Amino acid sequence: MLDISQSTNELIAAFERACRDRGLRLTHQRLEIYRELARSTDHPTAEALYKRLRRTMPTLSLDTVYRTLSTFAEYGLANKVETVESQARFEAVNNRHHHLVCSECKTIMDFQWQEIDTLPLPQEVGEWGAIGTRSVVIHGICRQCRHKT
Amino acid sequence: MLDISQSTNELIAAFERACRDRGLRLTHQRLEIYRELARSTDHPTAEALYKRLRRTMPTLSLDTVYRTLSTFAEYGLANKVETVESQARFEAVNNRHHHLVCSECKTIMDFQWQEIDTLPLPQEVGEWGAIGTRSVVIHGICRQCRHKT
DNA sequence: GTGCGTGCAAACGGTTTGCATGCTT
DNA sequence: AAGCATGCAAACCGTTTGCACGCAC
Repeated sequence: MLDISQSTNELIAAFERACRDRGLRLTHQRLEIYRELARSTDHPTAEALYKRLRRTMPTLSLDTVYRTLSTFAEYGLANKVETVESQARFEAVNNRHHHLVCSECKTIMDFQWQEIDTLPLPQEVGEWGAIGTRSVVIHGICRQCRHKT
Repeated sequence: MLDISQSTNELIAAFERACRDRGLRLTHQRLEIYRELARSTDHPTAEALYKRLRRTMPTLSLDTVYRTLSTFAEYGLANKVETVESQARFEAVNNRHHHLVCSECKTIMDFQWQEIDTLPLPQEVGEWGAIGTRSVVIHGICRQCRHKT
């Protein structure tokens, strides 16, 4: 897994390495899409990324963004976020974290919660199969939405 | 919230009450869709429910299933489950529970985990806004998929 | 009888795909 | 030079919507 909790330069260097390791060609589009995704903290949709990038890359096409994001997801460079909305949201693969979702504005915020990993799981879970990662999603109403009446 | 951890009869009675309370008409389609959803433990898609119900209700239409499920979701009689897949999945509103997702076969299983609600949240979460429910999703590989090589 | 809910068919919108061209390797 | 990645446009597919009829109230 790619650790991007670092400066942007290191981050991009790590991305370039990751591409080479996986035999992925390092194109301008991939680099810029990754850079934009890693810079974003709002778990953008493909379309949101497209709009942001279009300003500096006028020839970029939306389907390249889609194709690139699914390539990233396939190679573990980004994640598709589980959502109830119709548009898929993405995040650069980051340190392990959980999500706070505002029921009003649908914003998704990250947070850390190490304790969750040490809390013993119910027995039935162990019986179900091989356990991978635990992800917590907390639904609530964010400060901004609460105060805006 | 509707508690359906009971016999089917009580469950249906509770559903009928819930419809009346909300001013929703109690149609044959709604009743059968609810019955099938409550009987299903696999978090079916609208299409899956449609196929199952079509056997006994040949005139049922897929868009009625969609419309009914979103009515249920709107009135708190069912939930749309957060997923990374393209088709939406649903569950009858049940006691609070969490999800085990198999990365291979995409099956979703429910499990209980009361302890999670008493585990103190990180401070930053409290600062974010008003907290609602905590939902855990554990990704892993279920027994069947592990043994099938 | 009133008007909400259903069935049908057509529209919609996000995402994917086929194909010719371009750019990384 | 070889072939993967991109851009364009068209197809795809899950879901939604407009309309007329039917059924719960």
